[in-house]
Amino acid sequence: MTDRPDIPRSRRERPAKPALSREGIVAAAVAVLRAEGLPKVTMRRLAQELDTGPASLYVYVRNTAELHAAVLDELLGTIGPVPAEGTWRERLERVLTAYTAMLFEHPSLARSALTARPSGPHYLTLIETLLTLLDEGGVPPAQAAWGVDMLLQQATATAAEHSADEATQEDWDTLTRALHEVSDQTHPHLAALADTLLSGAPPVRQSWGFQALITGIERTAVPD
Amino acid sequence: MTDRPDIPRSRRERPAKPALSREGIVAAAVAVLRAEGLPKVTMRRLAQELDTGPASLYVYVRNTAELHAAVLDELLGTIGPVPAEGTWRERLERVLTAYTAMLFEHPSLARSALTARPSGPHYLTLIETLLTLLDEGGVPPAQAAWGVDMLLQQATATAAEHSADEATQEDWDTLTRALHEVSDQTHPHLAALADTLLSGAPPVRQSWGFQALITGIERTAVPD
DNA sequence: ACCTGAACACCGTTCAAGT
DNA sequence: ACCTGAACACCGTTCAAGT
Repeated sequence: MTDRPDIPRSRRERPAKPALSREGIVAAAVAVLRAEGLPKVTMRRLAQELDTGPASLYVYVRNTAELHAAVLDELLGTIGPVPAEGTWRERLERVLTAYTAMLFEHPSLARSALTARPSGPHYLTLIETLLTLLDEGGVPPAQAAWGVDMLLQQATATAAEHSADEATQEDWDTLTRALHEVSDQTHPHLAALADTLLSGAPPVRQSWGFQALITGIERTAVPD
Repeated sequence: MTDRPDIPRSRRERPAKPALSREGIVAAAVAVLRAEGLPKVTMRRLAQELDTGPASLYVYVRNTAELHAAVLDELLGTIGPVPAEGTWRERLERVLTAYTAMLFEHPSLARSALTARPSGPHYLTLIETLLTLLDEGGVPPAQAAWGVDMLLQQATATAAEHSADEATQEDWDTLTRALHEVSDQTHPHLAALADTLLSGAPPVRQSWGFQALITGIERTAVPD
């Protein structure tokens, strides 16, 4: 058992600590996200993972929000292209559904995407795809541009809401109860529509929402 | 200077500590929100404000998210009725704009509203108002019910996004730069529409968004 | 039942000091 | 320039013990 005095012991014990880099940090963040969810993707936790102190990460990442945005862009890259069959409307809905499905798996990421808009390469490509499809459908460019924003916002907000944690379930129960207890004297429409307000499986409502939005975007001119 | 031994000194030093109650906690939370914003509305801070320990609050409030939802419902009560003039569309937009304006003053509240749906009395009344206006416009009830959800979601998401803190501004700058650097070879639509994507003052875009959404809701039938 | 002190198990971010 | 230890200033929530 020979010691090699030219390399300190600590350097040989583990697979060699890789140099820090933005990519490395984001990759570690994605790994932690996949394994334990976004709430665990913290500066401190990542520092631990990368065998350093939290302060070191601030050389590469401005803050936690920016880190989360980078993680989202990374995941956006996993969506992949959707089949080219069908009408532009069908393909548009398919892209949006793929986007939403990805966010449904990481609702907390959807939550953070609403605040810290991503601006990475995969996000830009997604926008390009949506613009292309709207153009194919003959939607005037200005309407398409503003519309893309709404479509992504709706998809993101829906995913953020449907985070299926316990707390959210309780919220929903509370709302259900409140809706059914409402007086038809003071809230006639609410009383009449209580069940409809809560009806529809998420995919069905989501699909209806996309169709309604697309129709509205198609038919509403942008002011000069 | 006579001591009154039947009342402990500590009880006389301050205006008399009021008994804890859900209403008292929510009222204190609203006060802190108004003075310092939602991030300061924490269990610990409220406990301090109410001269007790954080653990005591858990008798009346399930957790921080529920507290924030209660605060939102309270603020919803301050919106007040909107003038009855104009078409149903105009009045609908006015209600939604009032809702959004309130949330714009408390963007962090909008953020939390996307996750923890409120179910308080003021929220129910807001839904009733929206349903009434859609009914007046002849929108079929089922479409109105699902549509209300989308309208509120859009309003809330927009407010959440436009939180004007520093970080958000930086995000926006980053996105602007990214959009203008994009290659028109790989992203032709994006390159052509970069300016349009970013154009429009928030109130103008918001208004366009509501109109597009209302039109879509009007014209899209709910599946059986 | 209601209330509490204390503890557990964490956070983000900054800064002075080192290499 | 890059990296770091240590510190600052906080969090939410639970639990055993008290009234």
